[in-house]
Amino acid sequence: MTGAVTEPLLAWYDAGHRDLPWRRTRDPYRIWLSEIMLQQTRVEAVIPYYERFLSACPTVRDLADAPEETYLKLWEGLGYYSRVRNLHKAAQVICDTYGGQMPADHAALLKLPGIGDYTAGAVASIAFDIAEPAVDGNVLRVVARITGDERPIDDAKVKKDMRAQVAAIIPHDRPGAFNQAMMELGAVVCIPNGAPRCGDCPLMHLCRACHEQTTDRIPVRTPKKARTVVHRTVLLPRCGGLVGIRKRPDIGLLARMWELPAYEHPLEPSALRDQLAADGWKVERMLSLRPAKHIFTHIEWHMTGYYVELSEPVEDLTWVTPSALRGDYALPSAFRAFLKVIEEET
DNA sequence: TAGTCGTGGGT
DNA sequence: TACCCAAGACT
Repeated sequence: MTGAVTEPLLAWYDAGHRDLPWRRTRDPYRIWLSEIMLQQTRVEAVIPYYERFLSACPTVRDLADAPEETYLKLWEGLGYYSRVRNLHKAAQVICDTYGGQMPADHAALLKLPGIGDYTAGAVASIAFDIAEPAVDGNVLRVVARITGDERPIDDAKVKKDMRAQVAAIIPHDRPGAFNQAMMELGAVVCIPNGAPRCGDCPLMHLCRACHEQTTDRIPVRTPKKARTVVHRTVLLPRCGGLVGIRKRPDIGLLARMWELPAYEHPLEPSALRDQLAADGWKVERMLSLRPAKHIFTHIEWHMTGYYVELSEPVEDLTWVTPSALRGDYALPSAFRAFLKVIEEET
């Protein structure tokens, strides 16, 4: 990377960029929250969550004091739920250790749960004008293309090297604007999958991939492993107008989220009846629901659903009204297809 | 270091 | 349909 990128990049950014909610504040808490939400998540998906979260928890202390069910519900549907659990832990550390103020220090930020290399640099530079790089997927793509680097950008050594290249040229008078400009360029001009808009790029004149017409194969990524398919039998238990749900385990996939009860294997209706009877369920009637699929990063759930009407509730489930389920229980999107049945009732 | 951890929109 | 992958962190 050459320092020649800085001036045209900042001029381009200053001439116009997206008006995003977290760009209208200097509150370190708000900037931090936005960065956590934006991890592996699109801007359009984040905006409504960001606004709602801040309405409920306007300060670090509000977040530190919030109960788990509150912040999980605020994150419902956004995914990667460990982010909000770490956010909450970090808020408590900030209140206990830093008097409720985010530390204006890169190393201190890096120690907080959920804050890694990228987020520490982003918060330090954007909220506190500290000259640290914030190297996300956008920046890796921009650097790889400008320098014509064909090494895989998901390799830790390559990331470290590119971070060092950015660190060497980051302007100490405007580090936050520089980092955001790099990401903005990656998001709206130097885009992945298809055609980058090189004609609109302020760095075209010094971009090696553009010059050599290799933007279609840079950046390089290592191939990903195929997903594991899990066939699940998901139940929609009903009893006297209530729905039976349960809490997932403390660790692993969708940890501590609510879910519809399920078996981790496929079951035909007759086998399911036997299984439910063995589990002590008094089944009044049973209806097959349309199969549904949910794709996670490394797992696919292929789900067969059953509506199960019980004559008396089973004790190991939590029985709630449909409206309480909607309003008070954090249920992942994976179950949405089966919940539509309840919505259609009312 | 490679696997784990969600979701949705685009192609 | 299948695949890509987005302002990553943690183990």
